Amino acid sequence: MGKLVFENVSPFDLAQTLDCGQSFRWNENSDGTFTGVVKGIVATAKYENGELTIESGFELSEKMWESYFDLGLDYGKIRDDLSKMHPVLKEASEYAGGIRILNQEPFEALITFIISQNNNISRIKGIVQRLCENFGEKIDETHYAFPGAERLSSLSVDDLAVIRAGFRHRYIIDAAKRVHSGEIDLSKLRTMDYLDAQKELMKITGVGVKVADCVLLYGLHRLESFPLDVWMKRALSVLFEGYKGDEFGLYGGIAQQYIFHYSRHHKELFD
DNA sequence: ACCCAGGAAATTC
DNA sequence: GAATTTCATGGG
Repeated sequence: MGKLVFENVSPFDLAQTLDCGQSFRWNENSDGTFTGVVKGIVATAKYENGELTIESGFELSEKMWESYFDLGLDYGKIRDDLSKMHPVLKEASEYAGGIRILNQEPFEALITFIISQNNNISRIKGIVQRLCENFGEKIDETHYAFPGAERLSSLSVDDLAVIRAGFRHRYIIDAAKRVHSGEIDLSKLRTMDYLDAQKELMKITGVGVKVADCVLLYGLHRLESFPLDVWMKRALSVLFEGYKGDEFGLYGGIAQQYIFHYSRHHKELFD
């Protein structure tokens, strides 16, 4: 029913963007397209010859999808600027330069990055899928919406056993309760002073600096955020000796994602 | 069988 | 206060 075509989208790479560990809700089809669920809508994304096409059985909001894929930002310019900062960042920018920072829903980013802690990406995807299948609204035969804070806040630790996320169950419930009660207003984090926003998120049990940074980057589009996970710490110590991660400026989050993707695909650098 | 994962809380020193 | 241990689960 709905179809959107965005022309002259460049630089851009679907696989890099949707399979780089920022979202866990997209799956690649055999023809290279990706199908995922965003805001309760199932959609398939295709990219060829600079054209990004989104198709769905639902009506599609152009504004929403343009924002979701961050099409309004000049990534070519940002990539050039970042490339001047460090030779390895230049190399990573060229290798992973098709990545865009998605505009995901804040609550979804919060819950999925709580799940991500001390976990690996393929298992995170499985847990997130079980979370949606068990507690999200059914959209079609195989797809479910991401459950909202109200639904998750009503669950017990035992209810969540089916998703097999272990010790993170109580963290998920704590986060949902604080958001649902209004104690934490995620929308305010978009404009709040960065460290205050980080501190606000860290009121949640199970949210430390790294998860807070991911929520701010992927859920609230705070592009200055520079999440430091085990991969990034390793990358900084081996490839960026002396760097702490706070020297990449307003678009540090994009630099971080280039380095993360580059490092995960060059494991031999860290033997 | 073993090691580790897009960490953070709990405990111990 | 800083360093270490524990937490639940399963992918590779």
